[in-house]
Amino acid sequence: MGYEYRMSDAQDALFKTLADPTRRALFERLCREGEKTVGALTARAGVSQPVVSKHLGILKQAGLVRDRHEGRQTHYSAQLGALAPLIDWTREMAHFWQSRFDDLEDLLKRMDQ
Amino acid sequence: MGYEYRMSDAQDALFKTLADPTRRALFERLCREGEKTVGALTARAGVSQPVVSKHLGILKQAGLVRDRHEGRQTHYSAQLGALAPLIDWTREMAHFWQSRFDDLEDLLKRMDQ
DNA sequence: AGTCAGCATAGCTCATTGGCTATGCATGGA
DNA sequence: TCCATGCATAGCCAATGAGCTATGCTGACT
Repeated sequence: MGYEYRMSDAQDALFKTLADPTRRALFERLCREGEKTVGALTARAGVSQPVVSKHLGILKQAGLVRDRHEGRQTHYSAQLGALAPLIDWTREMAHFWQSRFDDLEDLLKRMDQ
Repeated sequence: MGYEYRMSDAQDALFKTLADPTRRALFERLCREGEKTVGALTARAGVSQPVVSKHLGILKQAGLVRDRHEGRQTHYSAQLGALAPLIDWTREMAHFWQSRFDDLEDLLKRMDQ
């Protein structure tokens, strides 16, 4: 066993990963402009190359990007599917909220009779 | 001027606020179970009352909750609408991704002729 | 008036983390 | 073979932040 995979862990990793502005900017660029090398990303990131590499590593670990090696450069691209847990979470919150609202409506309706 | 309101600031605040598990748990409880007092929230939060108050303050500042004073207790409730910027952001990322995909399809289609 | 209860604030500590420079490692070209 | 280039890793530092205890403040009850 050892492993027990909880859904909230995925959400936690996503929120934590996207909480940093530099990291979110990198991910946004990859979403907007498609695949890019580390050098190209560094050029307009406003931080040093090692920092960019580090952030890309964290994004990769969260499943938000994937890398492809070609000679001595590494190409990164966004993995949009990784956002699913985040979308699910918001949907879930909205659902709970709506449910309570419906319950209240039900109650009021029954009280009305 | 001093003030210039950027959209990304709202996203930043949301991501940062929801990145903390304790805070997210508090918000989730308010979504699931509706309005609760600080005492009720503290009872099952696993952290001390001052910590809960602090987190609620941060959630409030991000617009995710609102408070209502009644006697000597404070009732907090979730403000689901505050999640809008987060939903918009994910939609935007998905859109960019899809656009590039469409462009590629267009290109292939034109090459095919 | 005095006391307790509920919540907020203050002040502290420790762990985390985002940034840097320096360096390592592999690839491509002369 | 030797050097340059592209990226990753290591090690450090300063800032941030989440937790705690102690205390302050206000409302309720006797």
